[in-house]
Amino acid sequence: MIIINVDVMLAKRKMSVTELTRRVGLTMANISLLKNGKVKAIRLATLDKLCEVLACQPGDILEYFPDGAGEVEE
Amino acid sequence: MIIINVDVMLAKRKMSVTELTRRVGLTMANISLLKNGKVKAIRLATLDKLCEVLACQPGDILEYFPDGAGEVEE
DNA sequence: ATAAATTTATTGTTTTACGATAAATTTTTA
DNA sequence: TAAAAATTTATCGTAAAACAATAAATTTAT
Repeated sequence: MIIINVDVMLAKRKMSVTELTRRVGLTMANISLLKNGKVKAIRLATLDKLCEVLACQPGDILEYFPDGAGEVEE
Repeated sequence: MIIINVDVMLAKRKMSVTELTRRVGLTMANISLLKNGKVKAIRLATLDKLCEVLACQPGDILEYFPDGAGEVEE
């Protein structure tokens, strides 16, 4: 499972969704979908912008959790 | 600029493109395009599979280089 | 309460992944 | 070095999904 940590990076940078939107250049609606992990793919051009504006690496934005991680045995 | 390090991870794991293809489930052609950084976007489902099979994180596969990094002044 | 910020929803367009396939090229091996 | 195997590149078609534009709903701040 891949999760998106744009929200975490925004918090670390004390940056608002509005400012991220302005600087990345997508619409607010789409930045919001991205931030909340509601996308199924991402363009490298967009990831590039996010890394630039948030001054971070793709690994700060995308995280992999192996299947079953954090689950309870049954 | 975002670069793709699937080739690096394959080398680290001593894994062939053929085996990666077999285990990830895409066609060889598409794995090759991915491996050689010739895609403009990636589905999270695909990134997930890659991380699973290569036992790594997105950050091992995707890397951001700020514009102008490594260039000579002029 | 109300204004601002954010999220969610809808529709349409464009981009692009991906499959299937085949040909070209490179690498390995006998 | 010739054949075989692996990898890359190319083409075409289809399906998926980003993204824009917009508006409405919801949440948060003032």
